[in-house]
Amino acid sequence: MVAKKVTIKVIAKTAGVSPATVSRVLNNERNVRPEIAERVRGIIKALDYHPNEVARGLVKGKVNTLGVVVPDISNTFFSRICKAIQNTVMPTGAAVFLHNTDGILNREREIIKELASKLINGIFLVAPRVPATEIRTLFEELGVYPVVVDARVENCRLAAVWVDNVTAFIEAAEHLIAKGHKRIGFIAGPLAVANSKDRLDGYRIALRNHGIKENASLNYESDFTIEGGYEAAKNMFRKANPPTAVLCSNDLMAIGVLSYLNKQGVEVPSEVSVVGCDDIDVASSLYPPLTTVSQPIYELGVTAAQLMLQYTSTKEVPPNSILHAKLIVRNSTSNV
Amino acid sequence: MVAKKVTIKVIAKTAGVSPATVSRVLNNERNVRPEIAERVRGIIKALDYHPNEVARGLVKGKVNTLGVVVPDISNTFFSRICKAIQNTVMPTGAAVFLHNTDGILNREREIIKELASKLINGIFLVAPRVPATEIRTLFEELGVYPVVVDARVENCRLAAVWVDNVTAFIEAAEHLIAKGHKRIGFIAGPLAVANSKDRLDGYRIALRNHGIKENASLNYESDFTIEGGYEAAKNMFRKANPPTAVLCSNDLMAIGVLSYLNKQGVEVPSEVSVVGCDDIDVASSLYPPLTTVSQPIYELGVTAAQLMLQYTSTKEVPPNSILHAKLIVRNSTSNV
DNA sequence: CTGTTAGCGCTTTCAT
DNA sequence: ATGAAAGCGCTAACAG
Repeated sequence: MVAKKVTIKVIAKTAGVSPATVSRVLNNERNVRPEIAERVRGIIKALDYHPNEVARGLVKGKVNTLGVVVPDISNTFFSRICKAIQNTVMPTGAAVFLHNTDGILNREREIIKELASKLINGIFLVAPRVPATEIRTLFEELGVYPVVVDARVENCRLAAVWVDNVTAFIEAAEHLIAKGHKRIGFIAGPLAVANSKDRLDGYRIALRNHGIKENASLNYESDFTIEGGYEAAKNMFRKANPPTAVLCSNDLMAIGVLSYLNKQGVEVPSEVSVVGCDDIDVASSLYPPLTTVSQPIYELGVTAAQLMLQYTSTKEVPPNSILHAKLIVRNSTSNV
Repeated sequence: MVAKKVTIKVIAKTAGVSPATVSRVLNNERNVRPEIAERVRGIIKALDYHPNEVARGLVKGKVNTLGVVVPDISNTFFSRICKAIQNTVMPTGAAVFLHNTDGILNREREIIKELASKLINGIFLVAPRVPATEIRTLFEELGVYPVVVDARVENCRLAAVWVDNVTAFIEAAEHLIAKGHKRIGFIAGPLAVANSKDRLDGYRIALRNHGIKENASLNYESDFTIEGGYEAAKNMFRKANPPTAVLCSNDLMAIGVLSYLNKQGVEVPSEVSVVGCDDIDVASSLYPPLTTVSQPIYELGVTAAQLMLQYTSTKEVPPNSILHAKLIVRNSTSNV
């Protein structure tokens, strides 16, 4: 297919120097006579030579590549984090492997090992299911740098960036309470995920602080999908004494709730208030525009990328970063 | 960091055989005595040995890796294609590089070359801006297999899968015409993209077939975003003689239109009908649920992956595949 | 400053 | 069926 592979040797020969010298100009080492460097560079360009990254990786024992492991790339939330990571990392010339785990614990482990065998530098673990302590030992063996994204890490020396979801959900619940709501439903994500747990905790703390008794029939554990939210709403509103407001652990589930209520002819927000979380792109364009806990999604990705860059260059675990979410009030909430 | 790197040599030594033999069992060659193979496999497992894929890649001149190049990974449409590709390709053990181009022509070219230097096998070009003929010559030089996804390729021997958008949009426009609409607005995506052009063509053909004169003030070129759709709607409905129906080149723009109309207090569908395209996850949960041209997104990705697998194994350009879109009628359209 | 010499970890002839 | 040896394309000492 290719006419003749142009390698470092070819460049060396046509330039009348040794491969080592070519390698030196390739890597911008200073001890090369400028005129020679110039000549070599010219030939490189003329022959459209691109160094074989794999050979380079073999001798260095590392390839300038990062891995991103996400539960579900087709979820906007994760794909936006990916994009942020990519954009931030691109200037360094690092390529990025992407892997889906579908939230399956073992898949996550396998993928990590597989990536390690490719001599990559670091791995971003977005909303990982593998526990922090295991991540730590696993990556020590592998010689790869891990950065945990969007998952709280405590009592474990690990590079990580996450959002303070507890505080965010206290705020969200209080917004509803301030509007006079007392029967506030909560639709949680999978409680095995720390974020889901934290959001639920925030909601509970707010209730407690305002002397509202928690009602078990108003809590549902769902799965972060539109359908899941729809089903949860169906269950919640079929019962006697339905809530006057619903707080959802993400926007997708809130969309499911909105969809169910629209179908039932229940008006939002006059009859029921709805709050989501994430502030995905469509949130402000829904009917009604959704009040939601805006997650700093892009910032999450950018920060993660910066942590990684710092981590791989200093070889020291960088300090963790805790970002803040912010309630964005739109028209899906009103007084009781 | 690592205790001691376990390489093929270590395995060979502890098994009392040569590296060549270990390599043979690794690659499932038959001429190895079964008992030896067993023993080697045992040691591999015991020492948790994972072959160095980079070294392997260097000698083979190829790494079992594919690249996916998309305009914008944070767009659900593309991220779902990615997921489909990934899932289909995963069983073969191929890893996947992901790259964003932001729809920039030159970025696309650079990325392709960069990926090639990593000795990858093939590249999926999703909705590429680089013209087909250039793709062909570029990849021939590079020795990498290209598969074009979601872009019509004609008059050029290139592996590709795309959707028949012309027919789909004829159907969509006729749906509106059948409901008595005569003033039908059209919000196009960037017309440099073949898909956008095709959708516009479908709309035009339908109008012509039904004797409706095209009205330039009813056509807008936008950018496939919610905001773009919103702005287009604003322009369209500010003028005298606004349309009674709007056909959009994707769902995101349709959401923008819906959002604008809601804000203006214009009822959908009783006052204005709206049609989108893609059938993204939220489409059925909007208010009102969106009538849309459902693109076989997942199938697009799966087919692309299959083409790639076929391409790389046979080394022959596989036949192109043209998928069909289907109009899904929901509640955003009604009679005039 | 520059060239020579060894490998990086693996696969692949070529012998045996 | 198995081992020895060469080499993929590059970088990294080590000389000079």
